[in-house]
Amino acid sequence: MTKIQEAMDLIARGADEILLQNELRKKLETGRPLKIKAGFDPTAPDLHLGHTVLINKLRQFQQLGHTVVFLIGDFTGMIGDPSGKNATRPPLTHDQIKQNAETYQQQIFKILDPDQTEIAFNSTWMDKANAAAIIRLASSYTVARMLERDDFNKRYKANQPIAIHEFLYPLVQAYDSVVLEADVELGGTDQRFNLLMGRQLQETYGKTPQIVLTMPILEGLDGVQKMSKSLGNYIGINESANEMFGKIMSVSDALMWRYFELLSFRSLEEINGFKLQVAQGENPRDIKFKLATEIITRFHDGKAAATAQADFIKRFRHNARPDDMPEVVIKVRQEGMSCAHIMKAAGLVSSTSDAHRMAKQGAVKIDGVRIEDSKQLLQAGFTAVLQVGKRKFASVTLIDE
RNA sequence: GGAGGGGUACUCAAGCGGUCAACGAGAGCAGACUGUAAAUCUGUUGGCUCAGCCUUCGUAGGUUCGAAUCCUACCCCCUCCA
Repeated sequence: MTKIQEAMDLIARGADEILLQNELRKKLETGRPLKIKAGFDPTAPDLHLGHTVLINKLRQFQQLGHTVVFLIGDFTGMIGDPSGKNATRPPLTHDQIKQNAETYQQQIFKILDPDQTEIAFNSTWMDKANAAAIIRLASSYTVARMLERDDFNKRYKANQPIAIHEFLYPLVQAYDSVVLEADVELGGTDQRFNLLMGRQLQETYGKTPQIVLTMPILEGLDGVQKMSKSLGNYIGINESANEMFGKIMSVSDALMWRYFELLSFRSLEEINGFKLQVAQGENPRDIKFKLATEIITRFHDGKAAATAQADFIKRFRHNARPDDMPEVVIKVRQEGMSCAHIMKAAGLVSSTSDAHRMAKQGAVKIDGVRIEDSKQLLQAGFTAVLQVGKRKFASVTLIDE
């Protein structure tokens, strides 16, 4: 097997689609470092595992000696994500974007090699584009073709509004590829249309079209919708080892295999071996431990992973409390404070009404003892562990005002 | 510019003068059962000084003892015609 073939195989692993394979081969055969482009929104600097599917792939390109261009779409960010919602979103200030970009870097360099990474902002060239340039850009594509894009199509058919400026989003993204002279652009499968537009536009502007590589979209903890911050079904890469462990363990068995496929660096043979073990009666929970350990080791370290696992077992198999929980000190008046208010003050519930509901449902425990009456008053000097549901704990101490 | 349809809680979607904090479904949360899995059953899902009270049905006014429901104006969305 040639070196080129090995590279092709590595690149193809886990990828949804590569367009066009033989063009990619030709580019690889030139032997020069290729420019690998991937765009990110400047508004959500908290990266989660869903993003890492793509970033892992970028890392592989780096291992093959290529350069990654990490494009922050600060200009396109003004257009907003044309996914139906958030059509109008307040534009970010330059300072915010800069700050977000820095947060990005902190996070991506847990995976990427900084020496082989360039950070770019598309405002660099788009801010200079005048109206004439925008018109030229807009003239390079037709409404009919734009409406081929799945989400536009659906919205159009469902009588949902589509603002004109949303059409600019794919155009600008494609134009970025023209300016950067990208050799390859990576994106989720939902980016297929935009990525392909990059190819087309590069040709229009007399450049060599980029290779398009799409990665599958990682489902969130619910196993249905894609992992995203706004849906709250994500595992952030900056989360603590304990939180990560808990979240991975709460994933369904079916979804666990998907996570293995897209997030694990293990060989496919090894993963198939796990499946066989489960088929033979192994508890899937124990296989899930391996997944959790691998991922936490990547973003923290092996020790943290081991501690998290031990903590997890202690907490859920033996019903013990977690070792680390928020410590809350609350000032109370002489007559005391009701349980409901203390729960709210400790951040365990969103409102006192919620606190009353939780208590009614038997979700509230003080030092492990279930309480029903959320109105009972507690005085200064009281100190105990409050628990709401299975996951929320706080160590609460009341002091005099 | 003209004609018609529509804006209800996280989402979808009933309600069309009082019994509406608002049917139902999805989703979420909690309890039981478990492997913090799935499935299932039960409860719950605006706020508060919580057997009571307060604020919500595009926005602002009005009619009425009483409005999500009727009237007026305005804003927004969709369709057809131009």
